[in-house]
Amino acid sequence: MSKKDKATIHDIANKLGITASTVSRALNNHPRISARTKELVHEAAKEINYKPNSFAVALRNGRSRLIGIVIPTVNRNFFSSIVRGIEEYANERDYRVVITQSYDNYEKEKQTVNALIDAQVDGIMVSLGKTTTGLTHFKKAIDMGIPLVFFDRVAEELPVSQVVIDDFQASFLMTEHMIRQGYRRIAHFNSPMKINIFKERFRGYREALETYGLSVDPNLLIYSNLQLEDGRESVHTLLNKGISFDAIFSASDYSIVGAMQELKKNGIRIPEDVGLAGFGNEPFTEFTDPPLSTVDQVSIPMGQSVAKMFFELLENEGITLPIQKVVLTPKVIFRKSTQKTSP
Amino acid sequence: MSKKDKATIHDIANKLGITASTVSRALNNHPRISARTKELVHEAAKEINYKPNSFAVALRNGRSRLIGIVIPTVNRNFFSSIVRGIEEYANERDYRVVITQSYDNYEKEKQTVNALIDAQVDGIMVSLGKTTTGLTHFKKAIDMGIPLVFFDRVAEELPVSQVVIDDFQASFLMTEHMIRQGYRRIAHFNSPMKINIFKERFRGYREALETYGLSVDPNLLIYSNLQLEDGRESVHTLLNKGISFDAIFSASDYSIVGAMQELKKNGIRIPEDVGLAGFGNEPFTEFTDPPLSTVDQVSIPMGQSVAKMFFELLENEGITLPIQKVVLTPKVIFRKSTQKTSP
DNA sequence: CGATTAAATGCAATCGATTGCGCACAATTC
DNA sequence: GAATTGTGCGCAATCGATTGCATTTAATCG
Repeated sequence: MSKKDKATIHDIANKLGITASTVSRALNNHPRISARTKELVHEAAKEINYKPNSFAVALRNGRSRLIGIVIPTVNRNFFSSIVRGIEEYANERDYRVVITQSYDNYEKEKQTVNALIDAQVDGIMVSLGKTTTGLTHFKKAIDMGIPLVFFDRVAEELPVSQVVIDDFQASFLMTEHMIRQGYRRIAHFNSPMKINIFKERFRGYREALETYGLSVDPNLLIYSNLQLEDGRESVHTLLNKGISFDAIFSASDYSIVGAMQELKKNGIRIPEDVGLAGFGNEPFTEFTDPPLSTVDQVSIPMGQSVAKMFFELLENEGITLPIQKVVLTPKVIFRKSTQKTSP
Repeated sequence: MSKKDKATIHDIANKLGITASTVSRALNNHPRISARTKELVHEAAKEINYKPNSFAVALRNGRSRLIGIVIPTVNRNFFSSIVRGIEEYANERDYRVVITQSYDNYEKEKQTVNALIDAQVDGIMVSLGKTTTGLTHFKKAIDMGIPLVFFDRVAEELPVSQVVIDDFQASFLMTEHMIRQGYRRIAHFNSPMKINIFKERFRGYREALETYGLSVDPNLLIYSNLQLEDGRESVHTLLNKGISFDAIFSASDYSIVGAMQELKKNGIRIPEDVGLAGFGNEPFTEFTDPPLSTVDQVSIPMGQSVAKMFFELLENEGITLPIQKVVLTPKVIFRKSTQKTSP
């Protein structure tokens, strides 16, 4: 059984003394083919281990049964969970999934979207990169009629359905929790990027403060790329400038871990001297000492929701469905890093 | 520009008043086509934004320019780094990469390999799942002449080239380091699975002990699935049974973090009372308190090496190349968790 | 200058599956 | 029993690109 002698419908046809047309129709359960013939064809197909040539099918039908996913990186619990959910949903429907990573790089994202279009995927599901500014690569897909869905990091400007979590609410609740724990000067780490998630997280922080009669102190707002190293530096800056603070709420788990390291290095106790909270519920937030309060982005439900929305689009191609926006409720997780008052 | 009106070589042909054959040959730089015609064709192609239909090409040529990767999960720094390396290498050569995950599940691995074969990938690169026992799915690929390469978690029995790290050496050096730090009763967490990496890691541990006149105490060997929870339980078991130990070397970073949590809960100090070392250099090993000693599996060089080996196979299809085995040297990283003697 | 050879391109089949149209033959109707 | 309707299947074109085998035209030779 070498690569060459893959079984085709012609082999089945020869074996049974009928035509390839009939075999094709039998396999596709065409009503005009007799039950007897269908039976014979299916038997023969099993026997010689027939598998349709996906390229021939794709070429003929103009549909590839391939869907593309574009995410910043797979190496993030949140994204890999979502991908898993989508894959399961897709595989059940006999679609294959191509995962591509933008690495939060605008150029790479453009390339990768174009590559997917060239590869003639039947649809694309996207979570935007942090540095994405233009959207022409997505407009192109829309113009070509390729079904498109955004999740988590979305472009509000485009007429595209999306699934997000309520970042505002999560952020509000976490900030409120810290205030109730007695923290008063809560610093906030965020990204300078104008993506929805970061804007919303900031908004939640601000509204919580205002609700409790506190105000946003610009000195306590630090913008960075939110990586581990950035967290360290941000704390360093705060300490250096002598800006007093008794808590930090970061829009990312990574930078809050960096912050934790830097604080410990300076002999500052957590949560007694400074409370810490992150965002994302990365697995390692449970491993730190003390464990970190954070926000779980409900990746599993999000994966299911995105997949469902996407396949609705796919199955109703041509028909213009109304733009949907699904907002999921995240889970705010309070751990020891924000327990100023002992329970 | 809808999905339908994608440019084809016929469009170019019409535009120039020549045949599709000529266009095809011009694009493929056939020697019998005049320089002038080639130029015209390339211009026209650019102008109408021609992109070859990959399905038509694949159907005609019998080669898909698709390669499959099978790994346990993308959500592991090690694997995602390797994938990234492979992708870069492949994309430069105009190949696309399909990532599939076995989730360490034998059944899923078989399915996924068969799906790749059915999808007519031009080759497959594999890191085995933990629970993989049979190898028929790979034999099938070999029989069909599909280029195959293993990395990290490999099947020694198959006549297939592979890239691994020297797990034995890394394990030996880490154990030796712990002994030199003064630890004497070093427990070892490992997997009951018979994959190369686990066998080698145990061998390194054992030989190091023996080299230093110590012997392996069966009470100190604990087998599990090596997840976080397993690490907790394993420590619990040791403490419960009253087995004395002053260090743990685990074949996985995850279980050693679990161990750390359980030890701390019992007021046991690290590294003073018990030294800890893991394996894998997951990013979070740097975040724990104290940071964990571990082994870096040099994922970047491994990705490059695998890709290189693989494309050699691919480019010499038909020709039987000798089976290669590349062994890379891992980096042993000593952090605070094993620093019994203060520096 | 007619004949030979080389250069440039066209024709038509092919890869494997799908599908509109048409042709037999059987079943049904009046 | 002739006419109508159905049933089951085959013919041939098609999707887009490639390629062996002509064929045409230009260049070279004796």
